[in-house]
Amino acid sequence: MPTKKKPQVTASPERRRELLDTAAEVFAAQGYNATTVRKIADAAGMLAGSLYYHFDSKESMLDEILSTFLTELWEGYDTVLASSLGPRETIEALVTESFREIDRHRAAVAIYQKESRHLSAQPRFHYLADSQAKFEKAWLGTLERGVADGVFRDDLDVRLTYRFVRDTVWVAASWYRPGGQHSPEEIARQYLSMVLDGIAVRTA
Amino acid sequence: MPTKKKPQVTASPERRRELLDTAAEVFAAQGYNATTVRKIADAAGMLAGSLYYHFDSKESMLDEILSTFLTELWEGYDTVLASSLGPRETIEALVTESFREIDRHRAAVAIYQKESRHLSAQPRFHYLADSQAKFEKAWLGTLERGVADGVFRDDLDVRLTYRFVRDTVWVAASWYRPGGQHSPEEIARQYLSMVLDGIAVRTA
DNA sequence: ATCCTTCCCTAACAAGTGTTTGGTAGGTTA
DNA sequence: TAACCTACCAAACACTTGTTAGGGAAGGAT
Repeated sequence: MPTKKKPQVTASPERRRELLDTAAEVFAAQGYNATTVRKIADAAGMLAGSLYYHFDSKESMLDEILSTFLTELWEGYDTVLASSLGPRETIEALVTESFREIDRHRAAVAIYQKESRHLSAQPRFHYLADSQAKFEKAWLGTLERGVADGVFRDDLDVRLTYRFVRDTVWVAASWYRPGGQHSPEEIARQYLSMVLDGIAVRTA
Repeated sequence: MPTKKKPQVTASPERRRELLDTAAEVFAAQGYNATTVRKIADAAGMLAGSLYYHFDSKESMLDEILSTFLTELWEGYDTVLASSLGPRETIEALVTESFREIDRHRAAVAIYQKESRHLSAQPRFHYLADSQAKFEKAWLGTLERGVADGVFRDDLDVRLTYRFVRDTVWVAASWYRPGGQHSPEEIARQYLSMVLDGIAVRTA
């Protein structure tokens, strides 16, 4: 039974994590293609070739960064979706969970946002497309349920609403910096308030 | 008086436009760094070296794509801002104008979204940072005016609201396809309805 | 003292990169 | 016909890219 591709002989998982974290930072800041393995090695304080003791390719670093992020994301999402909440409460929980994930995986989210589209065409990264489909099913389904229940407006294109909610949440990763003046929960609260009730003053 | 850098001897502006349009499509689809000049030449039906008859570098193609887009964008924005509308009407006009620009410059907007952040550090693309500052001033100022006038809610972080409105509009470029079922004006109308009034049903 | 494991370095590789140079087919002008 | 201009091709250039092979230093285990 041959081991897949080119596995590392021995390498500590802690060091891997460290290197993946710095790699993710560089990827997020410069873009994946614009990032050379020498830049990553620089940021990690070593030489380019040394990275290949821990990983067998630049692409597999990206792969591991994205897949571990998505795994953790879906852990949180599935918990929410299994709680059988009402439509509005589900949306609230999903948004809050999303901002927590942005807080924890800021770099990975930024990479995902920039590169996801053209990566998902590649067979190796097909799980990105799978995830997106599952994502759409969860959010769109909740919105439709909400319209049917009369808690969400029925005069809007649901698909447009879906993209609206989805994008408003995830683009926050492009400017969010952990340790800022707003906690993830506070940002989620304000975002939800805007998305649900709008920014205009109600004239009743 | 020496001409700057390496100007083309002679080249028709129409052909330049054509080539820039195809280059913008490839940049938008694959990302700037992942796009080789050979791919652009392929899409244009010629060889890589031939591009250098029209342009003096790959970077100057990107430059011309982004700067012409921003020029046209600010033409529209400045017209709106000079009309001395009320805060709410200004936001509505800006959003509508934005979707029209996305309709016209879909590829350029997509490129701008992906690459703007790390490009603006480069001196050549410093006008991107200038534009962003001007952008923020216009939108944030309008929002603050609206809060002062009592047409926008005062219980929200204005800067957060700004990012919210800005992002919801421009990320649309990532999925928008001209000739779809919704016109730019229709999309603007629904987006404004969501941003201003929220997606929840009002329980009076 | 010897061996082994972990982790990194040195030095090079082949492929791909943006770019340049010189040439040339076809149309326009003199 | 001759000169010229436009728009491209053919072929190479110097450099950067991801990746590999072999070696070696430090430290723990035997």
